[in-house]
Amino acid sequence: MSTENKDQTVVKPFLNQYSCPVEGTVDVIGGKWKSVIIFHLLDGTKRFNELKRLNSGITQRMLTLQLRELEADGIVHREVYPVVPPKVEYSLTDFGFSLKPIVVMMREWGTANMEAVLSHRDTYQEKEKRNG
Amino acid sequence: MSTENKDQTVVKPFLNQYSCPVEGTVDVIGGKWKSVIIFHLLDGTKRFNELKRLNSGITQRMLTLQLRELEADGIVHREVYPVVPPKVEYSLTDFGFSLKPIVVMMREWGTANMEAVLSHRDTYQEKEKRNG
DNA sequence: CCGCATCCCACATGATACTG
DNA sequence: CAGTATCATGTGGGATGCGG
Repeated sequence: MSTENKDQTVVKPFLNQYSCPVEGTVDVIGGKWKSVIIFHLLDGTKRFNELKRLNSGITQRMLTLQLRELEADGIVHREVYPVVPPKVEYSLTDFGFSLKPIVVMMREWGTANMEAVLSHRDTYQEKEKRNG
Repeated sequence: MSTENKDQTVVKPFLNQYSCPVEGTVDVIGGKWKSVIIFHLLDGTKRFNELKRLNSGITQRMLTLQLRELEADGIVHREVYPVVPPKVEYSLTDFGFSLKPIVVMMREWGTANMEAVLSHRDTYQEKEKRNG
């Protein structure tokens, strides 16, 4: 029972939940797949398996989970058609489209700069190896 | 040993590593803290403990790890002063500053829309509860 | 002051099989 | 086709203590 700062209260000034608005946005489009999913929905409605193909490597399970979270946040609309075989279409809501500038910019940055990133990474790892 | 599609090769057309440039950008600024760290470095050099205070809730361990990754990717510069007590300063590289538009936009989006997000979330959870 | 080492747990993510 | 269910694993993240 020291008098040290164990009792530091973590302050979450932004909506009593985040320390900064940036953190909130990360909570919505963060995760490994969400921004890619949003990007692919920018050019229109897609079916579940279409999205699966477009996100090369994602599993059904993860796609389902991420889409559900995006739906919960009001970003994505899920339309179920009661037919056989099943048909479910996903599209961006108007609210979801407000993320377009961010996602588009992320794509542009990736296109322009990822080669440099990978090169930096290699250099850094070489250095690590030399220094042990 | 079926003839099913176990051998589906996951295609990574973007730099043989990502299925899409957006995925690459996520790899750089994704994670719970990176974009917030970058945001706080936009207005200048900061010391380790300064960043710790600004990212309310982050632990030393995580801050260290995230800064190392940003350094490896060429986004952040780490300047160590061989003095006692130790002094380490972190700043954005020129390359890191190229992320400014994205991070700034994430902050603006968060500021403008997180209240709506939280409201959507509440509504969705209510609906979940009713439907079981 | 900065940050590494260690241990540990929770959760995000993943692989696989099964179903309306 | 569009999921669930189940089990496995990796990584994020926290607590604590040590070291330059």
